[in-house]
Amino acid sequence: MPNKKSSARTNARARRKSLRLHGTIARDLGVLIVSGRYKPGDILNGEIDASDRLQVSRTAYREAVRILAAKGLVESRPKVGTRVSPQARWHMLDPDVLSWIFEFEPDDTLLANLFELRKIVEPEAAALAALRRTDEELQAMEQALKGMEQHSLASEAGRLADQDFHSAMLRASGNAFIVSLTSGIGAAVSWTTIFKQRHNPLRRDPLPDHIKVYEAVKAADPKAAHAAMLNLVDLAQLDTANSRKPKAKSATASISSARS
Amino acid sequence: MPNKKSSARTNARARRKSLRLHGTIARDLGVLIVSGRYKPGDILNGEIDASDRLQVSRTAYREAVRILAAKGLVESRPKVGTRVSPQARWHMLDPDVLSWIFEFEPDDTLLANLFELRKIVEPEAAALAALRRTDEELQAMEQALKGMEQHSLASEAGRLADQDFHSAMLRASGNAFIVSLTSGIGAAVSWTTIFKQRHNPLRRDPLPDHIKVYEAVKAADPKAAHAAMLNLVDLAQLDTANSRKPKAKSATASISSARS
DNA sequence: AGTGTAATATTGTCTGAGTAATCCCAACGG
DNA sequence: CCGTTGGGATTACTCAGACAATATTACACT
Repeated sequence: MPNKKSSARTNARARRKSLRLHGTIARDLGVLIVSGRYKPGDILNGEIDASDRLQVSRTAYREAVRILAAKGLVESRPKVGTRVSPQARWHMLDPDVLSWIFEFEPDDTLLANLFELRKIVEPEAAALAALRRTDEELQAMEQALKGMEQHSLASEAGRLADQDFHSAMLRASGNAFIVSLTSGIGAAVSWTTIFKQRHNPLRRDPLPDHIKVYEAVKAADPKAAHAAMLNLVDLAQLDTANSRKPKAKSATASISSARS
Repeated sequence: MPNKKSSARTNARARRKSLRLHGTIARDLGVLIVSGRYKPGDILNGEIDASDRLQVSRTAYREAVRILAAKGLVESRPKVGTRVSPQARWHMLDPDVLSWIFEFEPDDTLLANLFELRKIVEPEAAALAALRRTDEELQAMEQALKGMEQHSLASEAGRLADQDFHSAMLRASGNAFIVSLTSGIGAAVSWTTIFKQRHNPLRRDPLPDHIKVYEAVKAADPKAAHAAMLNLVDLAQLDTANSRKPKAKSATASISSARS
């Protein structure tokens, strides 16, 4: 009977905030893919099969697949099915994909790659922000700093404020493409902070680093902003690496890529 | 009768390679959004209304909207409708979004922003590639260079080879996140090349610049690779700017952002 | 005036049927 | 012997119509 099914499904769905059914399916499948449970080249079950197994309609399943396809994770064609795309086609910087990656267990190599990209982009963005920031954006950064001052990074509010700071800074760069990296970088900032707190609560106060960036941007000093931001990301990476040290393995792996 | 409708639709769809119906709808709507015909905050017509107007089923229209939502262009909620998201949430580096941007008329400012990001990322990627490239990746770059030698950039094959070169270089960086920028950068490379050719056919041979990058990567010289790639992108930007010069306006606009 | 509650509009989900695209292979012709 | 072309089967794709969930809005009640 649909009654029991319906209520059970509703409950299971409620754990995530306001994702619809197709959203949760997309997330579940997405996690299975980025975590390696489904490998590139694998073919997912047919629509009728899969939707039966998940106890949902084909409509919902198809919309989920459409989402995954839009993010480059899968590709579906008649007669052949829906196949997982090679990792090179994945939109790794898509906020959802990134959150799915962090949902399971972030690979050490992948984490290093992410910090590598942040160290490339964010300092340059800070330098641009120093040249182009408006008063409004400057205020937003200041506001975010106040939030970080009030709430610890262990709290949700604190992480939100941290994200806001980076978000405002990227926005101040005045480059639409850099701005579009905001949500991705924000997710990364948030998750890595959680990792840090998990094993190594609050060892170093990150506020001074952030203030230095803000001061440099306010002073319209691109070089100082670049240096301060690079330093900030560097320290964040160090903290993250330290909190994950227990499983220290061979150092050679840290440079090779994540490909199979 | 469905007969006439069906054939007409099939023909109209055939101009794009293998996009399904929902894909073409997503593209059409996407172009309308990124081109500014629909502005952030606007609410799209209801599903029944829109699907009626487009002569397609609600299913197809809904899947199209799901695609757009997955790319951050829209957000839909019951009782309120599907509303265009603020530009800051758009996934500007998504290959599809980027191609939709170029499909209409690329904004001068946006073009400048894109080259700005390329000048930040690609040189660093080249430096990383110089440190990490494998023989296989080196061969791929060489292969691409051969392709560029044989076919002019005015031809499809030439542009493909150009894309392959950048693609192989980014892949050689060994950073999964940088790799994921490949398709976006590839689209940008291709479109800007077309713009160049349109007004200013084949003024400068880009091959030597590419060879310099290749040589530096092959020699495992990160600094040289960085410099060579920066030079390459810089010259590409100059060429593009020159071919669009006729409408030269005030220089101050080149720094301000694209926001409304 | 504030608060809870019901009406309502819109997206969300389901079902079941039929269509169209693609791969595989076999038959054919070079 | 190899390449090409046609049929057949499988799968995603599209359609139509109904019902459910949800969030906004308005209204009644305290």
